[in-house]
Amino acid sequence: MFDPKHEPRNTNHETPMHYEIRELKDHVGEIVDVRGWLYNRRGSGKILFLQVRDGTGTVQAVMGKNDVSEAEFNIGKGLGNESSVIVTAEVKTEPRSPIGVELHVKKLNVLQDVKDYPIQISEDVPNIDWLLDRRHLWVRSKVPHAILKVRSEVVQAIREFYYQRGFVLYDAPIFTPASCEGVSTLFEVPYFDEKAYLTQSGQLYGETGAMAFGKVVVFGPTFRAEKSKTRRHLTEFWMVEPEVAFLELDGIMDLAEDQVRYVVTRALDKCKEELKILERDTSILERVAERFPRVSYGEMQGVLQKLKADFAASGDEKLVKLSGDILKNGLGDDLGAADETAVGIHYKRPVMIHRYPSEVKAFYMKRDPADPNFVLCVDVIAPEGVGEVIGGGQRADDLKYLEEQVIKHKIPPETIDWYLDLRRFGSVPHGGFGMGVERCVQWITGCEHVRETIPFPRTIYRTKP
RNA sequence: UCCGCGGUAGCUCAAUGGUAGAGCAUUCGACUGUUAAUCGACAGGUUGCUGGUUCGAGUCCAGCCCGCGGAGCCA
Repeated sequence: MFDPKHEPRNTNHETPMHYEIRELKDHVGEIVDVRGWLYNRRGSGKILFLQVRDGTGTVQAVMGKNDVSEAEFNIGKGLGNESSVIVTAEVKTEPRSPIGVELHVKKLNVLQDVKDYPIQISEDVPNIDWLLDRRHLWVRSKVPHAILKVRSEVVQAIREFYYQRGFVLYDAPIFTPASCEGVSTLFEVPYFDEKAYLTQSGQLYGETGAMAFGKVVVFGPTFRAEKSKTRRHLTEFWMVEPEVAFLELDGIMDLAEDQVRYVVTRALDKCKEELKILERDTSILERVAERFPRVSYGEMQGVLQKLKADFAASGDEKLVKLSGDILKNGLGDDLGAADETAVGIHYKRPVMIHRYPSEVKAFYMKRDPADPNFVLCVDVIAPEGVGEVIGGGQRADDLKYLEEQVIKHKIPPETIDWYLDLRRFGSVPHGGFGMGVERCVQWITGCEHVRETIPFPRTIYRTKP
């Protein structure tokens, strides 16, 4: 019978069975093949310790001088890091091993003996730019490997969260006719005899899906030609964008909170090993179990004023410095990076800030009936300096209002008319949000740079490798 | 675009204006229980570029190039 857990295998029992390193603990006493790459080598004149990794783990293969032929021993002695090998060995219990077992080599088959592998084994990340130039090799190293495993789990958790709730996966196009939000910079690409633009959000398309399916989720890459040079920005990143018909702001906040809680909890549960390798202090992550504070923009101004005063008087050099930048943008304006950092320090868990002034938000946001100077939007701010991981809200559903907004924001009517059709033919209250996958992974892993959370980061100065 | 920091061996960093240095990695050697092994040895350089001051510049000055961090904008 087909077993989805296992790759097709050699079933010829005259040769040893191949196992992944993570499975070895279940095969003590068997002679097995392990296929992989030499992570590191230690040894003496008469015994060699080969650290072999295969992507599922690392195991130590012990090679005594009398266990193999002299030729094989000498080859093993000279093997360079990242040499590709197939080791035939007996699996033995070993209390000193981190995975509980080690291999006693019977036969060493070298596929390629590598010399001068450029990346050395090191746990610090001294020169990220140098390593990113070698990203195609760096992904083999422990730390990037662990981060990308977490990313994989996060993406899987997101997909399952929405699938379980009956959302339809609804793919938005990458080539788009023009700006979705009108303000941010777009990548322009030639498209036969015309110009097209790479998408900076699938949201407007998501809204069409909400009217067709009720609940949809757009999940794909997004492109922003902003010349940002910070540890939170990429020019190409992945975004998950749910969009739901008949959902109003409180429901949107419930959905965002549930989703963040689900993804973080799942990563904590499934990525214990990886988070240990990353030396991640998970205490703040565990606080996602609590309710996320929901604070309006207006209330937050007061909180920030108090934090500014408290930090300035704290005597803590870092907090005093931060206090100088709090509310730097002034009342009525968007929050700055320092404000988000302060919010994180204060609440120590994700915080939802809702009802921003309409001027600082996009044209399609619905006005708050209680005070039309504000819109029914919500940002989720992650603590520990990561900042905004989610932005979203309730969409304007009134045709006349949207038509005014289109004129006010100087959006070419012919590029947006199809969107206005959604308000002509059965308009309903609806909304959703977008979550940046990389920022979410950045928070979970505690990464300094968002660049480390995607296999091949694209930034203003990097399109290689 | 603006502000700040930086560029010395493959990597991380030293070097009052006076012979260009160390640790790690590489290469070679020693060791039968190492976990980023340890110990010993060899090798490794147009000090980002151009010009200037000086008897003498990695160091001081001017210009340029490149990189990083932050702001703005955003997820």
